[in-house]
Amino acid sequence: MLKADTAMLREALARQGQRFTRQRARVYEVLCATDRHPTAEEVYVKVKRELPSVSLATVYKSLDALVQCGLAQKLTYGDGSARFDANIKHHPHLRDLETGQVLDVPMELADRVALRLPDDVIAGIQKMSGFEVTGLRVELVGRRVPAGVS
Amino acid sequence: MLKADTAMLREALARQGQRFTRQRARVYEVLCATDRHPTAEEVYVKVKRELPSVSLATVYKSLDALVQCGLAQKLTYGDGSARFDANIKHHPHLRDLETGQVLDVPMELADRVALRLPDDVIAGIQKMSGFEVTGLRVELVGRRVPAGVS
DNA sequence: ATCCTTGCAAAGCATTTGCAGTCAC
DNA sequence: GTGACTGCAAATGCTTTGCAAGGAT
Repeated sequence: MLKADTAMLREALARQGQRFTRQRARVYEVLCATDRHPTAEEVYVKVKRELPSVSLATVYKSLDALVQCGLAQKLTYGDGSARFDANIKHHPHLRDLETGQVLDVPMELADRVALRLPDDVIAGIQKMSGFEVTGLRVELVGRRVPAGVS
Repeated sequence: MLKADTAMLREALARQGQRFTRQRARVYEVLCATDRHPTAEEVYVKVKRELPSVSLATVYKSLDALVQCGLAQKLTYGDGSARFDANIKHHPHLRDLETGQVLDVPMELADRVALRLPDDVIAGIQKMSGFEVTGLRVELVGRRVPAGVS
């Protein structure tokens, strides 16, 4: 649900020695226009509406370029396909175990799903296991109940 | 690092109408004997030492049976392979983005990596998005730094 | 003009499936 | 004896790759 900023995309690509193309612009627009965290296939279907000759491989490559530029994140799960999110700020996700769909915790509640991770714990982890923490992932798993059903 | 309880395995399988076999027993032993969260392939290699005729497909099926019995959990990631863990209690993981390896947050610190998830937030999520939360996943991602290197 | 990107088809890889023979109960 | 399990090979599904033609700078 973000606004796709074309100029920003162009700059971000240039910064990595990559080129601005029709295909990448459309992929980025599609990704910004939804909060459904689509799969590559789902992005492909939408991009194809405006760019009928696009190939799935190009969509994969474009999504990869966006991730490299820091304009998208890839959410990987083993079951089924990876999902992509133009919201690069860390936020908690809800994952439906039955359909594989991923959605966001409603904005109003997202702040209240917080991971307590004191600095000294990060330091302790690094000291004890040599592991440098650079990011985190918080996910609530369950199932989506059809509206109106308990 | 748990003790593989054969009798428990036998009962857990029976409860689901499944049978106790040499292969399943070995798979369970291998899984209990490590805290490295091995992939199916890694389990296969170890089981094959004692049961040379075992097939990879059988290891997959056995791991699946363990998960169904509630004696193991499957940790899925999109990059590379799924990993399996005989520790079914929820606990935070460390994931190395470079090698894909998964390890546990050291026991002494695990309690201090806690997700704040009040009941009313769970209720709010269910009300607002129809999503019933049944589990959660907390993961610290980063990289493992070779010992002695900052 | 350079060299990055596209679109196609083929390859790759983890995982699953179909099936005949075997084994647990 | 019955029905579940094994091991093999083939199939599946997502993703990546090689490459010639096309496009961005």
